[in-house]
Amino acid sequence: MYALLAAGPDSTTAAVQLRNDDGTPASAARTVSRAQLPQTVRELEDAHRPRWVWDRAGNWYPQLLEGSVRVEKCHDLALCQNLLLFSEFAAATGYAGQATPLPPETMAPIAASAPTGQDSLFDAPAAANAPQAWGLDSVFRELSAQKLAVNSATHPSRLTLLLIAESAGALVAAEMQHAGIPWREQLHRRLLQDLLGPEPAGHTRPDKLEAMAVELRAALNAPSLNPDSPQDLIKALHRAGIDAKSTRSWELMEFKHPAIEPLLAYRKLSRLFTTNGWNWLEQWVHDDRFHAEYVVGGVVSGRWASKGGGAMQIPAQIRGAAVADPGYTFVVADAAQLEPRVLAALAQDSAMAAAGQDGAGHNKDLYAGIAAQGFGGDRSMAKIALLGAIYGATTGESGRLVPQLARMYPRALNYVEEAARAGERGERVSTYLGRSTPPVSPEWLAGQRSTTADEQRRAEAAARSRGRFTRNFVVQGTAAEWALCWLAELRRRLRALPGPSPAAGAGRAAGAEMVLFLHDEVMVHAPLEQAEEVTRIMHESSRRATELIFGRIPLEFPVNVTVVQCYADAK
DNA sequence: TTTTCCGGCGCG
DNA sequence: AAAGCGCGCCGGAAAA
Repeated sequence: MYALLAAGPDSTTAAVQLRNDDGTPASAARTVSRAQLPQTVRELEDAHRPRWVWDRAGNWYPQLLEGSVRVEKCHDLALCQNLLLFSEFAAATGYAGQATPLPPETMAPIAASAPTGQDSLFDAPAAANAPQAWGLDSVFRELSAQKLAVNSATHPSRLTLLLIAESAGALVAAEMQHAGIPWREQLHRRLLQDLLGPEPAGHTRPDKLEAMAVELRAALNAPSLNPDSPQDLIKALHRAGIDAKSTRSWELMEFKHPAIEPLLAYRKLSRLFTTNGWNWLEQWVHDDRFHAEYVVGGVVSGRWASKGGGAMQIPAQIRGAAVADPGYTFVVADAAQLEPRVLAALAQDSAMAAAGQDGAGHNKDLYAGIAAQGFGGDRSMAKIALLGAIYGATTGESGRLVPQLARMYPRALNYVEEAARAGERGERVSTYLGRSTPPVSPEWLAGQRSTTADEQRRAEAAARSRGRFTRNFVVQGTAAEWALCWLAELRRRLRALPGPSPAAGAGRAAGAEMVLFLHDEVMVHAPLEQAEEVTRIMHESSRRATELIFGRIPLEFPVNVTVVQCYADAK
């Protein structure tokens, strides 16, 4: 059963209609006011558990969540359209000519972050192409076109799974955004006070940061140095006899000079102050919750991105401020060596798979397994080699170790090599479930036909660069699909847990809910008594995700789970 | 003045 | 040890 949802005749109303799986109407279209919508959705959800079909989850779901209404499943037309327009699996279906341009995002961002020029530039073309009214008929037409495309694609079942998982991701993202990460403002302030000193007034540096700047100026004998200016800094470094090409910290660490230590210390503190200091707290944390904003499929590979507050770059330094509510705990899980395992599965490399399983068919540390098979037991060496193979390293330690890996696992290495060669030729590559790279630009292709020696060198560099991108894309993208399926399965199981019991007392607003997702890591905020059950669910969902994508294979995708009160204690 | 780019660094 | 993928955010520098 589908429930189609679209804007009504005017912006204060919404239109809803039930459709059977074959597309025939199961109810008349009704128009309800926006204020009434949550109640209407709740009733339909309870009665039919339909798959909600909407232009994009972000235009509807946050409002429903505000009204305490959750839905089980949806079909996000915008996300699915984006997948189908690019997917090689659907390239021959003629979908591109059938797709209906979607309406723009209409919801205001969660926090009052100033809209940037980038946003308006990004939204403008979509708004210009979108029809004035995106009503139920548009929703139905687009859904039908997408279903047709999937059914006539080269791998219908894979693409179906991908669209379902991506849509589930849209629900998870909105729900996590709604819940927010438990974030203790007072703890964060104490942390800042300890590291930086008291909150500075106006636009001055905090005491300890300024002290570090003073020390640095003295060490460099540069009284007027602005340590935030790279140009200023590199000049001062040269004058002090430090012959660095850049001011990157790993390069500076090579030099022995009394200025290096204060400089690195300044950098570290400065970053904390500017990125996750008092201003950040003010802007993003309210009522002890950090409301992250996720962008599903925001990365070409299908990974999520985030905007505002840097939800996916929370530094270890401040994770101590993320503490579970009283009576609650965090259950934090991360997939162990996800990308290498994905590579082994993609390439069906049984030797590499065997390195990740013990004799009894149980998982073990993949890097350690590979190290035992060919790197004299040196785990870090095996890790560097494997990551180098996935990223396309050619020089350095990583580049030197890759050939050894290629001898051990020709199938796996061949798989990423093929992807790289295809990318260099300007071809597109796809993940296992059918997310494809964007086509190369005409300029890129034209560049490849250069004639002069200089142009040719640049073209070759561009080709190699694209090869590294496509090489990594197949692995990173399929890993993102695994994570998406894991999330979807987690969500399904968490929803089945008993909710907060009224007897538990005041302040118990929520049951177990996901509050953070970080590519291969997920954090659930759960009532203490459900910690064990949630832990079990983490493992179970991982097994199910693997089976959904790859079927039954002789390789597991284990997750490490920790139950902690504070995010800083995870791992 | 405003907008865009870039270096540097946080995360995976 | 430091070069090899994908991002977002910040401040300063360059471009408009």
